Amino acid sequence: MTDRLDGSVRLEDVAKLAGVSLATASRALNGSTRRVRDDLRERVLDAAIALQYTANAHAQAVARGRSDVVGLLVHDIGDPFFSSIAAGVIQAADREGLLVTLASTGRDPARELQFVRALRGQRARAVIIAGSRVDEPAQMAQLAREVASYRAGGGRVAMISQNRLPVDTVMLENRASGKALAKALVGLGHRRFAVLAGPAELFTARDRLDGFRQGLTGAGVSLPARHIIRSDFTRDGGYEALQQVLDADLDVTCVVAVNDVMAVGAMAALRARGLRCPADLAVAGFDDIVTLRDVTPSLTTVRFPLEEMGSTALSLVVGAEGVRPRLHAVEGQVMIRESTPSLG
Amino acid sequence: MTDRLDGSVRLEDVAKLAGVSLATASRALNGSTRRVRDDLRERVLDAAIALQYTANAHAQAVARGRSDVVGLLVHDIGDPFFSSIAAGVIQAADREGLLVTLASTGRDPARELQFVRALRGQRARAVIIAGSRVDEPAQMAQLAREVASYRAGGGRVAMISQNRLPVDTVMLENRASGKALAKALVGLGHRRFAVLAGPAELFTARDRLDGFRQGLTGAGVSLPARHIIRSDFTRDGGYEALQQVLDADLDVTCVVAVNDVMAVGAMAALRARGLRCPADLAVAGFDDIVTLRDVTPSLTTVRFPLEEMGSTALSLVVGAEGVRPRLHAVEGQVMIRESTPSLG
DNA sequence: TTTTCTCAGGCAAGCGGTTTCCAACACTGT
DNA sequence: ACAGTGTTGGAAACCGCTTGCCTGAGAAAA
Repeated sequence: MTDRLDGSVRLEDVAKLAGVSLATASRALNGSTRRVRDDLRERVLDAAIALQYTANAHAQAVARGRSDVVGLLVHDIGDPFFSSIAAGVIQAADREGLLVTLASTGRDPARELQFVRALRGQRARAVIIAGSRVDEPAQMAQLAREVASYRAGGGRVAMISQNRLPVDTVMLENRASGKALAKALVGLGHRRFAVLAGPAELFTARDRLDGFRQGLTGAGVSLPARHIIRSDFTRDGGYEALQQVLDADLDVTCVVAVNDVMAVGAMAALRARGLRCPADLAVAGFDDIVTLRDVTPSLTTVRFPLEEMGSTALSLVVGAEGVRPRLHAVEGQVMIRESTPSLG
Repeated sequence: MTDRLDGSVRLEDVAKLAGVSLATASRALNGSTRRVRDDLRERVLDAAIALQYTANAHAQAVARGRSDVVGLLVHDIGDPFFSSIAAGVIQAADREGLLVTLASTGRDPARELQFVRALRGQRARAVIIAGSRVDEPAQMAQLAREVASYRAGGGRVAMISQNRLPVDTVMLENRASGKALAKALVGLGHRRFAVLAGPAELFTARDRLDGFRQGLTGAGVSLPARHIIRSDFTRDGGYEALQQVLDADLDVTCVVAVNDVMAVGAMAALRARGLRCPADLAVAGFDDIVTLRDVTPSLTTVRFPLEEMGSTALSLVVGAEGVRPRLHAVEGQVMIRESTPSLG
């Protein structure tokens, strides 16, 4: 029972109840360096329990000069791609005794900036920025500046996606995986493709397309410019893009979308037109979203270990800082499934 | 350029550069009550910008006695059910200028406890606990205690799921929606059902089953005990449960799972046995998970406005506290789709 | 002109912890 | 018996910010 208005118990209350000084109470509850005589320690611990004491993390943070939270920035936490990554980050953070504060930026670079600033204010131990960068130098420069001053204050940062900033990054091998997918599909006998390529500015989308195209070229297959359809990086984007493919009456056997949700949108569009996948058109995607593993036909895709990428990012960002930014490349694994049958 | 080791800029630095006192600098940057002469204010603001100053949120929190973070506890952020809710919470929090720290408890009540404790330590403005409670009085009592002392410290709390604690809650009308689903399915001509009922202890699962059964009873249809299959509340749980239905050779026309991911698992199991949905067996679920809206056949389900529930929870928890806990019931909307055709 | 207000700046006392530094004490070794 | 050493408790400085209170200056009132 405390008499403060606020109602929360302070260390002083604990110390008083235990009949020791603040210093001793603090050391008994947290301080690792100094030892406290056993009987005193016990008295303090008992008092803490009796009062349901929990240290004020803010006070600790200001006194210690560091806090136990890390920030995670994602484009959209509702997107399974990001929620999987978040799951990995949170799990790893949990093991380290860190709390994760999550921001969903809605792909708005201004909000992104604003959040790393807020996290700087929180003196967050680290921030992890997940999600593809956009090819707009001005925005990247701003982010770079904000990140720089965050790091100047002692914060660590890691990115998940492209390696566009001089910080530790978990980099998706989008290009290589696009290439691998191309080879695999060509191996199945496909020769005429369309690509639902997403937004041109989004590096992830672009790299996947480039890699895919490169893979085709390597196999002696060409991809006409008009077979590259731009749209949103979303389910609806995939839906619309596939409609365009159909409307343009492109002569293709396989459509590859630059992510799974787009691929699923494309399959939906196909059905809406009374066509079937894969009988009428093969479809492939990227990411291997867990929730989408049971769509029918099962979707050929490139698997990325999303959760693992999240926990890797976190581990990059705790522990010793490297002299130079570390690069953790993760490659995709082509998963051939029913949506792209062999044309043999 | 500061000479502190830490490297982060303090208000004092700003004040010095602007040639004013700490008090004035503080007021110019935040203090709303008191006014600062325009020229001084401007000097301070300029100095802050020049130094890239960001207030130390922890110091502010301890000085002000409150912080700008709210905690969100979910069972599993990788689960689309929870990531949708999280999206809603985050969006609403953002509008209020609040940061969200997210914990994923893995359905472990001990971890849940530990997190609300941690959030108490963070002096989080509020905590939102999402996800079904489990019928274990001892655990509920512990949580109730922890929540109580959190609230004693001035924290607000809301729950999303059942109304088992005397706090503001966004309550899913699971029972009513189960009933509604039953009526709808009976209306389609179905009479012989099995239910993939999830874990018996989970209130959400239990309520949905109870409601469904009640709906059947009301329609004069019975549900034999052996038609109720227990399993995990997950995709794999649905998969296994459906195998049991098949193995037991239950004579049913429709299987309803207590959530969408289970339903999808069930559909997968069906396919694995060479059976088709809905031709051989109709399937229905609950939640209307966005990512699953494109499965084939499209899944009959009960829609809950998950994002909206998240933002509602947040709004309950900011703003004025009610005298008594407010209850915000949200009802599900039955969505009949291809997976449950009419037997007419 | 003097007196009374009002306004805004600055000093300093917090907020709730941690940690440095000092002193007290108990042992050791001679 | 005494200096030397190691341990442990407590007083107080400090972390970075907010805010109550005092003060001086100028405006308004007399």
